Parts: sequence; C-alpha cells; structure tokens
Amino acid sequence: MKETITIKTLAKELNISISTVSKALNDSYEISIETKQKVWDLAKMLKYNRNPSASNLRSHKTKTIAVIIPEVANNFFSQAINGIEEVARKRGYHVLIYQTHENTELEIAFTDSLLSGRVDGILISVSSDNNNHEHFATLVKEIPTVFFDRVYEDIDAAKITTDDYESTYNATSYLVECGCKKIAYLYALNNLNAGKQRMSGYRDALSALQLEYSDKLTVNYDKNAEVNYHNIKQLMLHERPDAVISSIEDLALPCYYVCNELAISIPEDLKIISFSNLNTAPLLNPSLTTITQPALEMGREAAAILFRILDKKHPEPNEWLTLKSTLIKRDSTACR
Amino acid sequence: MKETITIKTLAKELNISISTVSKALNDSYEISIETKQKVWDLAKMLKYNRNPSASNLRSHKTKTIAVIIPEVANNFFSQAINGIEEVARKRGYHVLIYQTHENTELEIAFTDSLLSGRVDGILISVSSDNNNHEHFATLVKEIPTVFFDRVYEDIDAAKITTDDYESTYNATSYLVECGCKKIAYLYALNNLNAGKQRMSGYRDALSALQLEYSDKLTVNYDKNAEVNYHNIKQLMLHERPDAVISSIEDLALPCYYVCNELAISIPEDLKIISFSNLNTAPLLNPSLTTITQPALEMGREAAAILFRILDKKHPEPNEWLTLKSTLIKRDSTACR
DNA sequence: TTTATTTACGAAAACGTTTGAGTTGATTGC
DNA sequence: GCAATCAACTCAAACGTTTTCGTAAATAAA
Repeated sequence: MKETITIKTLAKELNISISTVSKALNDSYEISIETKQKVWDLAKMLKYNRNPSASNLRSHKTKTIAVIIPEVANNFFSQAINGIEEVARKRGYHVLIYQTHENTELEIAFTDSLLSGRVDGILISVSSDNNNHEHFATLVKEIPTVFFDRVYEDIDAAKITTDDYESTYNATSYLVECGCKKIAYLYALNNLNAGKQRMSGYRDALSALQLEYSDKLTVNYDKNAEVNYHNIKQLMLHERPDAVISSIEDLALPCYYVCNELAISIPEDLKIISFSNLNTAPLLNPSLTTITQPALEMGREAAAILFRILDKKHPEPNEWLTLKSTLIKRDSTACR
Repeated sequence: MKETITIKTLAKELNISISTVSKALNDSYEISIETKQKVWDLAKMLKYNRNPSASNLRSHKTKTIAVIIPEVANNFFSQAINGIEEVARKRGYHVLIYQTHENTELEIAFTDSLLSGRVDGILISVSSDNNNHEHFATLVKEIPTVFFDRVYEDIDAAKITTDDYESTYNATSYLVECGCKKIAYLYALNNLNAGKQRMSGYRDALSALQLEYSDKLTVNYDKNAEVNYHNIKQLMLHERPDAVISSIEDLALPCYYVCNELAISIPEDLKIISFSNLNTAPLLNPSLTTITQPALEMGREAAAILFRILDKKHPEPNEWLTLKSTLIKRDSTACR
C-alpha cells in the first residue's frame, strides 16, 4: 500500500504549516509567490491530489453537477450531455448522470438524494409520466437547478427550451402548402409544457389555415411500443391521413414500419415530419423531414446558465432561454 | 437558510450519542432494534441525508464509479452507459461520466484526477488515438478498473469485449457465400485490440476462402469526416469492390452517401456490412446489415464485474469476459 | 522616532462522519 | 457467589481540508 500524500506531507517536506500549503494550492493572495511556487513544484513532483471529500466537507463546494434525464440512450439527450460535459470539463467540474426512465418515483429519489450536498447544481429534463411535481418546488429552493427542454413553467428556476409552438405551427403550415388536407398528429409529452406547446402549434396552424382539428387524427403516445404501433396502424387504416406530424422520434419510426406494412408510400400517400435528432434521418427510406432541436447547444447553454448562477453570490431573476429548432426538409415531405 | 440536519441533530433529539446514531443508520449489530427503529423513524421524519463528503472522508467509500468513454453521443456507448447506470443504481451507486473525445491527453487527465479517491472504481473504454498507455499500468494498481470493448490486453485488469475476430470472419464468409469476390474493408481502431481483431477476422476469412487480401481495398479511418468520405469515394471509383465491411458505424454511413453520389446501387452493385448499434438500421435505404454488439449487456456486465471486485476484500485473478455480437442480415447484403 | 499598515505566515477550530476502544449493567457459567 | 461473557451504548480520535484569527516582521505614514 502506498502511503497517501496529503498537504501534511507537503508541509512537513517544506517545513511550512499546512495552512500555508493549503492557501498556496488555492493560489491565495496571502502567500508569497516564492512559497507558492515551491509548493506547486513539490505537489507536482509528488503527484499530490487534493482529497475531494475533505475539501468538500470543509468548503461546501463539490465541483460536481448532476444531470437528470429520462434516458441517455436517446439522440437528443446524449447530445445534450455532450454539450453539458464539454462546458463542465472546461470549468473542472465533474458530471453525475441519473436516468429516470420517465419514472417520477425515481426522479424524486434522485433529487432527494442530491439534497445531501453531493453536487453544487442540477441540470434536469423532467420525466413525462405525470405532472405531479411539487418535489421540485422544494428542490429549487435548496440547490441551483436548471431545467432544460422539459420544464415546468410554474417552478421558480432557470429554464431553457426550444420554440415548440412555432415548430409545429410552421411544420403544419408547410404541410398545408404542400397540399396536405388531413394532417394527423402523434401526441407525446402531453403532461409537459413542451408537449402541449407542440400540440397547440399544430392546432392553431390548422385553424389559421381553415382546416379542422379532429381527435380521430391524434394518436396518443403509450409506453408500450406495440400499442403505439397498433394505434398508428389503426389511424392509417381508418383515417388515411395524408400527412403526419410526430412530436417525438419514437413515434415516427413505427410510422415507417406501418407504412411499409400497409404499402402506403411516403411521401406520395403520406408525408411525415418528426421532431428528431437522428443523424441517420437523411439516410432513411425515404429521408425524414425533421424538426431538429439544437441538442448540443441546449446542453451547453443549460450548463452555462447553471455556472452563471453558481458564480453569483446573490440570486438573480431566473432566465428562461428559448432556442430555435430547425425544420429540415427532406424526402418524406417532398411535394411532387 | 435552513439549518442543516446532521446525526448530531438526531442524537440530541433522541438523547443518545452520535456514534449510536451513526451505527444505527448503518444498521450495525451493536445497536438494539428498538433504538435503530427510533433513529430510522426520526431520520425519515426530518428528511435526514447523510453527508457524503464526511462519510467518504472517514470511510474511504464514495459509492461512486466513473465511466470514461470516447463519446456519449454514440449509440454503442450511450447504451452501455444505460446498462451501467442500471446496475449502479440498484446498488445505490452514483455514476460520473467523462468523455475523452478520443484524446489520450484528456484520458490521462481524467484518470489522474480520479486517483484522488473521488470514486471507488472505474469503467473505461479507451481512446483510440494512440496506443501509448502506460498511465493505465499505474491506474489499475491504485483503483479497481474494468475495461470494456476497447481494452489493452497487456494491462492487468478485468476486461470485457466482444468476439471481434469471429464477427468479421463470419461477416466475410457470409459475403463470399453471397458471391462477393472483392471485399473492401473500412479500417478503424487500428491502435486497439478490437480493431486489430476485426481486421484479422476479415483477412483470415479471405485467405481461408481463397481470396486475396489487398491494401488497396482497405480504407483507414481518419478523424476528419471529409477525408473519410473522399477516401471511400476513391475506393469506389478506382477499385469498385462488390462488398464492404465497415469496422465502425461512422464509416458505413459515408458509404451510403458515396453510393448515392456515384449511383452505385446497394446491394446489387455493392453489399455493405457494418458494426453498428443504430436502431434505425432497419429503416435505412436500403436497410443495413449489421454486426451488432450487445451494448446494454456489456454495460451491465462491466458494472457487475466491477462490483464483484469491489465486494471482494482480497484481489482475485482478473476476468476477461467475451460476449457475442450478432450478425443481423438485412437488405444491404441481400442476395438476388 | 513612533505609530499604522501591510505582507506572509502559523495555530487551531471547524466540516459531519466512522470506528476502535472503552464502559456499564445484565446475564451466564460453574 | 464470583468471574466471565455479552448486549447496548458512549467517548474521542481520526479522515484531509479550509478558514478565521492572530502575530511577527517589514514597510509606510506621521
């Protein structure tokens, strides 16, 4: 076993006090540059590593943030994490990952456990399984928290979202321009602001363009993929829409399968637009028109906002930043 | 500000010593069940949370593991993380994520920083940018480490990989069965065992089937995506292979684009097989035949091995577990 | 010169746990 | 009936930092 080397070791070696060593390592103004240099040199030479637990315990700074998301194996979220990790690393912060799998119970367990001072701040994209969220009210009072993409508007915290309403509004308008008259909607995240906004954009666009909204043209997301498949198939069989807007990627792909099975050809018989961060969207058969959220950017910005909060000593009004998604037109909506 | 509640608070409230509280919370045999119950009840009532820093500092257990990977925004790795997080959560462990972006310098910085006792163990899939890896030799002596998918065979640590050699061997054989005579290879991870094994499987299958290997049929991965595109295009223009095996997903997709551009039709003119964890592989145009690694399983198993190591007090010989990938045949290799 | 002020450092008390070595009173063995 | 065992606690010393306060010497102001 190696004897672990601490500031005590350094102090003894240099014949100075441990407080001097500590201050030197923290680049305190109280210490002369000569002493600092000696400490730094020795620290490097002995490969000294500050013990994080001891440091945290005393200073209440963990240099760690938590990211709570539904799934990591999801293009949007993994890209967001990418952005988050990037800015965290630049600041020397560590990133903890928690997956809720859209389960509020788990979400509560996570947030509760983070109240113990394990992290300095939290980035969260909330679970969609219900809208019971009083646990966040207490959370945000205790610890700096930034909500991204999936937010609760009535929670007093910083938020960052995309222009969900405009996205579906524009997508719907675009489909109508292409001559579509019967546009179905695959509805997910209906407990969340994002989901509601997307639905509203769709509905408002319909009515602005003199088209009628019908419940029959809406398929609600189900946790069970087979149920989704079945429901989409029923939609296609009985309603035969000429276009469909999917509020999440996971509902667009079954659409492709259903069309395959029913020999509905895209885009001739059915045009498809979906929210998606798939990098293979251009390679699908046919290539998929997507509303693509700036996932990486959102991650970066969310982290940036969090660090801005952590930097301030005094609380400031919470930001609510909105980034723009882009409608990327591809073959699944090609007009003939 | 809330006054934080500690075991001291509990002790005072219950009129017992703080050590009794601590032991009760840790379910020690030294404490009577009645006392334990009282402590637990009060703790729950007051929403007591054990301070992790203090606990770690004293006990040298962090209940945290680190995952070091090249990229999180990658189907294989994000699924692996999913598996890791799943088993970590079951054990009440926390998961730190570090991305190396295939940069050894960063990798070294991360592993060095983890020597400070921030984590109990490490799961790592190494960076591919070079094979300089002496830093791991010291790392694995200091802290339990499990290498997954991308491993160094000469490092004395637990490892988990897939049957890379057999995968390409079988894929190559399959292509030959389909009548292919000029099979190109898109070569990546050439610094790593996985990459070398995949290449060997391809070459050995070729020679076993009386086909000649040629350097001209090999394209080496480049960090620059445009270079890859260009090289693949050159390959197609000048060599006109009738099949291609891609050792990573990121080289297969440019293949599709090149074929589009050059009007090479898949699978008639060119058959394609690629290592891939794309969930949209069946929806590509045409659907892609993949060698799919059990990413989720690998994550789970890697974590399981790590916890097995952490559970043992005495070191045991390191496991090297190998899981099987599956060749999923789709249209990109359809025989007419 | 005397008195402030500054500079560079040290002593010691936290931070909230865990843990090994006592301590006490009750129970057991013989 | 007395030593030995045991169950259920308590004491106090860690763990490795950070940070407040104090102080000596050097410098500046008066």
